[in-house]
Amino acid sequence: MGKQTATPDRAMRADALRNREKLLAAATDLFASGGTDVSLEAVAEQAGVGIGTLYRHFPTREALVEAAYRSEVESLCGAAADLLGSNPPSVALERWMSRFVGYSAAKRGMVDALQSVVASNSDLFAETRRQIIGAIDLLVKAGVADGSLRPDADPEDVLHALGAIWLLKGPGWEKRAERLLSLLMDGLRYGT
Amino acid sequence: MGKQTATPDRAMRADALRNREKLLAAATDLFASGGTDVSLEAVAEQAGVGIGTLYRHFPTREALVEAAYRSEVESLCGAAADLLGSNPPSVALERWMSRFVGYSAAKRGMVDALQSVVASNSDLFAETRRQIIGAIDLLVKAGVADGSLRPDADPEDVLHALGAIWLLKGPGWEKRAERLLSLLMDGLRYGT
DNA sequence: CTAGAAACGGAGGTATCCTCCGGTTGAGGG
DNA sequence: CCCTCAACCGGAGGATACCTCCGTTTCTAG
Repeated sequence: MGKQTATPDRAMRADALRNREKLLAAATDLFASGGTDVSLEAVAEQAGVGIGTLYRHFPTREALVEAAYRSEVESLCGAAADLLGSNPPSVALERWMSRFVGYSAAKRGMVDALQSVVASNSDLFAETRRQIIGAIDLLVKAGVADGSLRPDADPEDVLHALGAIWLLKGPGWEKRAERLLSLLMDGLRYGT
Repeated sequence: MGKQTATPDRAMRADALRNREKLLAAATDLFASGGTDVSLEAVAEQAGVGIGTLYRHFPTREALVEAAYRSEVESLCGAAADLLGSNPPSVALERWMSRFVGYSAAKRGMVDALQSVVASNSDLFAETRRQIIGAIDLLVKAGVADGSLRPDADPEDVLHALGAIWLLKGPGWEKRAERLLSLLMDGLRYGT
């Protein structure tokens, strides 16, 4: 695991890294819209690399799905700090949650892909969950510190609620998700 | 739905029915050992029919999986009456449960196959569940009538317990399942 | 027994998978 | 700046699976 994310022996060659990024971007893009049953050839093409390159970086379809998922989670969690840098904490939290919901809702195609991956790699779930909890914690703590959020706000609860909102389907889910999010924010704010 | 199980307009031709059975048998067999990712060509071959025949009977892979599942459930539920015919009720129930667990455990490969089917056809779940509850009810009622089972034994509870036992995995699950089953039976017998 | 409707079988066009290896490119040393 | 070679790239191609289509065979009603 973490075969080419950390320094294995020497650093990766620059072009290899570039291609890896391109592949990841193409994969998240295609998985998002077309579900998991996209041909790997299509991914390679959209990335602008040969199919051989794809297979070198990600020997199996599973490896690609997992890596794409990881990179999504990472970027989402990274956004928490950014948002905190340019917004008051409670606004940052609200925006982040909205992003969380919209983001993964748009990419619902990945959900079924993930089920099979998670089944064969249970670390993945725990690990990424921890990352997300970390991001929420960062936001919540900042809000509590500046007094805009109630002091007993719990990151686990927030994630739980987000998970529920994220499961929304059917027509008009976007409006409903928005309403539920603002409801959740109201609940989190200081002084009910 | 139920396209060729009930009389559509006229009865099915004899050879068509035979081939249907052969395909179903081959499918349950292969799905059981190899999971859902078996080539449909292999199913047709094991059934001793051409690939065209398979596709005529089951236009999609899903249709085949669903039909195979239905036929399994049916045979399992049919066994309840048979067992009752040749055993005292409480023994019949015990044997039936043991069959339920062993049976579907051997065919765990079908579980993942079913997940996708159930997702797109939620009737299937409710329907087969009703069938199974019916079979359990038959056995339990007989046991209550002859006094070997406690009068408040509830089919839903029994299914629930079976479900839990059925989830067992890992080494030695067979022994454990056996112990749990006899534990369950003790609980169901009259006069704790 | 016969006619025609129903079912059969499998060849074959298409899509995807994945490997393999000749060619290309980046990075450190001269 | 150039050279060298190890690392990396690309895509042709063999293998497998999907699914359709239609000539042939088999059933069954009359």
